[in-house]
Amino acid sequence: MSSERYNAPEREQHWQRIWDERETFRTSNDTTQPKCYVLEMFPYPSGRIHMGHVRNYSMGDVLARYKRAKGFNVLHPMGWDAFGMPAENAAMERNVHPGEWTYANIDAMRKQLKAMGLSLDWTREFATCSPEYYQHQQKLFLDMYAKGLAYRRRAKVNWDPVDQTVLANEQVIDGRGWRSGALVEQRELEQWAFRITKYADELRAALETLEDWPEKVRLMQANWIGRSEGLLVRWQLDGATPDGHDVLDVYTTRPDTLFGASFMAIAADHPLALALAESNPELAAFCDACRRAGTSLADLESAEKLGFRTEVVAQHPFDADWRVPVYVANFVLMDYGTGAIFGCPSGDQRDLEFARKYDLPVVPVVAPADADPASFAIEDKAYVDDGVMINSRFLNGMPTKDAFEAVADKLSATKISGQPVGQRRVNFRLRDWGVSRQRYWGCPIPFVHCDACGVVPVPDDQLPVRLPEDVTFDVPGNPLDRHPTWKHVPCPACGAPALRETDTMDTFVDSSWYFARFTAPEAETPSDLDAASYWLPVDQYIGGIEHAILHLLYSRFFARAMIETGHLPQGMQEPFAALFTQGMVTHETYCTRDSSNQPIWIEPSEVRFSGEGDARQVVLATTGEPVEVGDIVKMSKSKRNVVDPDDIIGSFGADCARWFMLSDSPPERDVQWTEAGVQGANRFIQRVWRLIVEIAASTDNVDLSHIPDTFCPEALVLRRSTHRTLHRVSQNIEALRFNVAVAQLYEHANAMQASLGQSGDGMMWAKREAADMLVQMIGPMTPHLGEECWARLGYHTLLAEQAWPEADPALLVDDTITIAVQVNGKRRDELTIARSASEDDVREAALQLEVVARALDGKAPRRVIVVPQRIVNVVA
RNA sequence: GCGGACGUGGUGGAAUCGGUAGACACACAGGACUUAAAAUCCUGAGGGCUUAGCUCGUGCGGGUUCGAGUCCCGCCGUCCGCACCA
Repeated sequence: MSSERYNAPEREQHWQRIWDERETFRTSNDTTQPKCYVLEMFPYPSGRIHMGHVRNYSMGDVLARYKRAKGFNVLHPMGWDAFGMPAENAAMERNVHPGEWTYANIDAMRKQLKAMGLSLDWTREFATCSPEYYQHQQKLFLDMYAKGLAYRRRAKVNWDPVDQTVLANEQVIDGRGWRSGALVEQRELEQWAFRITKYADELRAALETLEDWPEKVRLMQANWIGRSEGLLVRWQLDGATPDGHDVLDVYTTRPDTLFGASFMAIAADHPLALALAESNPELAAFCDACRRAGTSLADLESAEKLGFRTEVVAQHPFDADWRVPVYVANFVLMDYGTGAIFGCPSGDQRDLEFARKYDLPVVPVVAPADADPASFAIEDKAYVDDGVMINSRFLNGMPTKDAFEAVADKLSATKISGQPVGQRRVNFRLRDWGVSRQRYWGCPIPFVHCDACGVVPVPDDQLPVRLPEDVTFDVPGNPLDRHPTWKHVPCPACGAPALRETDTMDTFVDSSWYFARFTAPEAETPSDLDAASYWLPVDQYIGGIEHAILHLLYSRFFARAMIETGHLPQGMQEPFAALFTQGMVTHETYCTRDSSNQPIWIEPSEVRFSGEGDARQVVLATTGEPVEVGDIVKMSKSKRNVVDPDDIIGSFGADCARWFMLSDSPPERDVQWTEAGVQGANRFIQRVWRLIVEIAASTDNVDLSHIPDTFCPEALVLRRSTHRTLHRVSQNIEALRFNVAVAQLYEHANAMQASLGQSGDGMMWAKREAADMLVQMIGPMTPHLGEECWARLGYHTLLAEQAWPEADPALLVDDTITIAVQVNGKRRDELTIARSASEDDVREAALQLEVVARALDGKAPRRVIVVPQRIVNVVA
């Protein structure tokens, strides 16, 4: 074989230049062609790409290149999710402008991505922090406001008193601001919000149509939306009720358990609680305590159920003489349902704990179907499942579901002061999306506050509302708010001096519609309906599971909001037809210990390895000091177990990194980055190159367009391998099972290797065919190597522009097949027989086998099962 | 607590309309080439046994079936999501 080595880093630059010059991957909005929109989640411009990006974009690129070869007009764009806090943090720490920092990062990362050889249409690139993008987002916001989809509300927020900003829930760790470490306060502020709850039921119902989404993600979203069906029950209050509080509305999903009620409980923020607290300092103190506790997760886990018994009592809806006490309780949430519940201790674990603590009655009202109603009792575990009603007057003996209906019907017909006592109600866990952030580096919310006119939208012709350049980060708080001039503007309505809105939008807004912008990045409106109709929905979206809820739910909301505001076509339903969530890239961790046995993490590049298996030794490269090998975890700065893609691409090439990322591990699972794996990938790349060089040289005069009349058996074997591999690789790429496709390519390369020394009728032709098709098959995965091999095979065209070859169906099946022969279900031998053999032939042939005859010992088999082309089972 | 996923050699993993378990790769062992090494190529290999064969074997225990990694029931373990949602 040839000893010529393939110099990947050098050749890769060559081919990237050619693709660039010829604009190979530029996509036109030619709506006459079948389309395929392949999208990977666009990156935050942190400054460097990481292995997670390499994996994500390698997968998307295989699909994009494959679909292009299959004749689709492929849209495969890239951009930057460029607003966000890291830029402001950099500004504070290093005294650079967030924009300057962001654009420098984008330049660096674009260079890195280009070195990966991705088939991206870079002419469609944009950054969400550019006014060219965010002006359209402001227009969307205004149109959503006009439709009532964006609105202002007073809402509780996490307020960091040191940084003087609102924090997202994820940014609050153990009740403290993640950056400042200050105890976070709950504040009520006027905030902008999107009315995502308007679509709650639709967002949930449409999940069922997303057949090409992972079940897991659909389930997580369904749980997040949290639909429940129940009854709104109105209770007449008695006792010392404050003015205007003579009824209490309660939401319940278990109206069937109404006869087990032994108390009512309301949230500390419930209007009734607030009213009662005004004249009761003790209650006021209790409510304060509830408010303070609520937040941190650890607290909730251990929190004891606490209540404060008020003077108020409630009348049971079915019995005016039956009174239950009303408590203020720490476990009742104000923002779900009505902020008030009735407690049925026998049917709800929390209610039971509460009842035991305050000595309230525990009356079982539902018993398991097989239990004895007379002796059924509740000890320390509530019975929450379905069953049969007991101790429930007219409901007794009914299944719980029927009891639900009976109660709902009866209470709907009953009225208190003209209002029905019971109303069927569907409730959702989903809340509206608060989008106000007291940040500089985000999209300005295009509104003006005027003393006379109130909240006034910025007119379209005054868009974009640009971020000011001259801002300071030397003190905490919102730089927009303290900017000397920016916020002072005349009111667009009356012209009087007014103030700009200084909040900016949550950065999740930016990424909620970028997929639509890619279809017409130059459009003067947020979208171009023709382009959107043609390209959307995204045919395959690929990204991390960490976005299962927020980003993917927000995008689904935005698609609907954009349809409603006329920015997306009416018939559209969902933004992403198919979703794939890829696993993480992990690596071993290395550390030494400090004097108090705390780990000091060490980068992979700083350690040296020797030995293998149990004898494996890991030492510090500089000193030879032994190093502890820790867990295999996601690559992260904190554990320092990061391998820089640039290093790999620089020394082995992008194709090597791409091939490794696609090999071995199923794409949805985590992949462990290992030095050995990189070496293996590199070996394969060199091996393909040697194979192609050798075959190209020895089959120089073969003309593939003239099929020989005869093939020797070996040539037929090779051809079958070629076409079978082509068939399987095509299927596996379409199913995103890249690791299996890779394994099949290895197998085929082995077959080609075995054929190298062979000659015979049609052998040269078969080798040449195998070489051509191998190159075409590896093309989507290792595109530079593909081009290099394609050129070596004598072609002057670009592999990237070749049509995907078709497998010959006649070569996918063998004339003879080997099937297993079992005796009593255990494999004993195998049988090679003509594919066309009849069931009887197969049965006879099997019974002739020595092992079968021996097992039967002269007797007739009890049964013979023949599964054509698969297996024979002889039951002795 | 609720919901979900997963569990296969030394390792990553193949095989799921129930039909030859361990494809392919990594690591390993032996051989060829070489002065030598690297690289490359070839060969071998789930465990056990009395080794032309037999037997056990896909987390554990049952079941359905001619036949179970695959389906059903009950456990164990690992991971993920939600977290007082009435």
